[in-house]
Amino acid sequence: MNLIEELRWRGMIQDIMPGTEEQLKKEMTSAYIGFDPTADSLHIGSLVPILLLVHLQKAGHKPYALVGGATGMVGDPSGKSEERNLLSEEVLKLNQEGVRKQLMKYLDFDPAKPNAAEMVNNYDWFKDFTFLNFIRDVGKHITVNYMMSKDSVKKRLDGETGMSFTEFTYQLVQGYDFYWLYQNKNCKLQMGGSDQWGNIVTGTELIRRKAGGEAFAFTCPLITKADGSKFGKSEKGNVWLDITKTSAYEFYQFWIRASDADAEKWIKIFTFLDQPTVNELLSAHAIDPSKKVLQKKLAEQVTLFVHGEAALQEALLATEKAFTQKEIPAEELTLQDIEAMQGITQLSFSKEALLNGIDVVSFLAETGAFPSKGEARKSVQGGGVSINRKKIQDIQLQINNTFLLHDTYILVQKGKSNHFLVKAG
RNA sequence: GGGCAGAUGGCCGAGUGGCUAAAGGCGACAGACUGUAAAUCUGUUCUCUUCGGAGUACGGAGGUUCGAAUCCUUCUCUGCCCA
Repeated sequence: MNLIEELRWRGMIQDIMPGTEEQLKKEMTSAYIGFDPTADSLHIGSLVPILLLVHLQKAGHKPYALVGGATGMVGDPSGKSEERNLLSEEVLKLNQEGVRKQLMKYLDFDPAKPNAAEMVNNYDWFKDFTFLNFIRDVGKHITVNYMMSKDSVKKRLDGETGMSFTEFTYQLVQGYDFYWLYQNKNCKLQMGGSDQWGNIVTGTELIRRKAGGEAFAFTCPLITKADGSKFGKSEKGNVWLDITKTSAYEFYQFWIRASDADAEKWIKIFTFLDQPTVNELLSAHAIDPSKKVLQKKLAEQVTLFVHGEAALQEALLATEKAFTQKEIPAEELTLQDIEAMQGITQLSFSKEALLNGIDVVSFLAETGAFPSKGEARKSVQGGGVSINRKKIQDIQLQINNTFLLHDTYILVQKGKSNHFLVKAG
């Protein structure tokens, strides 16, 4: 199965330019995807582009990861009223380094290989490019009419917010990236999310008009959730690829909570399982969805890919202790059981304060499980808090050292799936 | 430069002098049901709180008034039209 066929059955192709498949069959092809260095870590939203590059490399082609140092400096002004994240050069450098380190884990950068992955930064070719040169050398080739016909532009033109010149120019800037890579790195293919299609096509157009060359592209559908909510967020916010930002346990939990509809699509996109295996899983899941075979496999595979075997085991163990064995009364948990819950949020509290006893509400607020007493109180009153696996009914409840498991820990649950481990010391 | 319209809570959007911490929707969080699913129903959703309240808030600043998101002045920003 060639790359395009592979990606197609996985549901990872939205738009594709004619001739792309032939080009990939013809020769080892260099292709690139852009990443925005808006943070020092990538999050799971970037997992799809990463996977595209990995698939590409597996198929024997050469991946380029472009870090948007230049575009990151301009910032994407489309988010209205948001403070424009004009990142300083310093922060940008830091972020690029973080992103680079992560990409190293997933792609093969070994320069001995002909299709070794490479990283480039568009700041390198934009920093000395003057405005005047840009409009003469690049702007000249693309008509405003052409740029205005893009959906993204039309939408903004019809909308209420209007659009700044910077935003309008964006597709040209990005298009030039493609042109530059085409000229300097023989890069003939660009991939990306389907929202990038317009920008990508501008790039191929620029290559055609300015260099008389032919370039290709395809895009991947944007990952959505069946219920329409935003992909990639958990209760705690972004799900990062950096294990110090999102623990292996939390990462695993994100996937295990996928709805059936989402899991069916995601198993193809986010894992490397082959078609027969996936089909087996799908039918097994259809027979008894309550076993959640899909979600389990998905969580397992993605955690393994992103964090490795050891982290996966840790996540599995913590999940087992926190969920599978949730019928076991907290008092019967061994010290090992409790300490196996690595990755769930750990909080600490003064042991002395417990000797005197403290009311639940203050306890919950002071440990940090809740941001304020008011919120803790509301949640307790709404029946949303459990301590040592017993739901709190009484708002007056005093917490004291008799609550300590093994003289050290108190288990706090906020809702069904948010676990905290409070350590007294 | 001239004219018009507009700026409300995370978002959308009602509200034109007191009954407004501000309808409704979306989103988010929690409860019930369940499979750590979906759908549905219920509650919460500015901050703090000794749960009695208190403090901030309707683009910014000033003013009128006993009292302003609502009226006036001015500034800023946005969109549209004319030059």
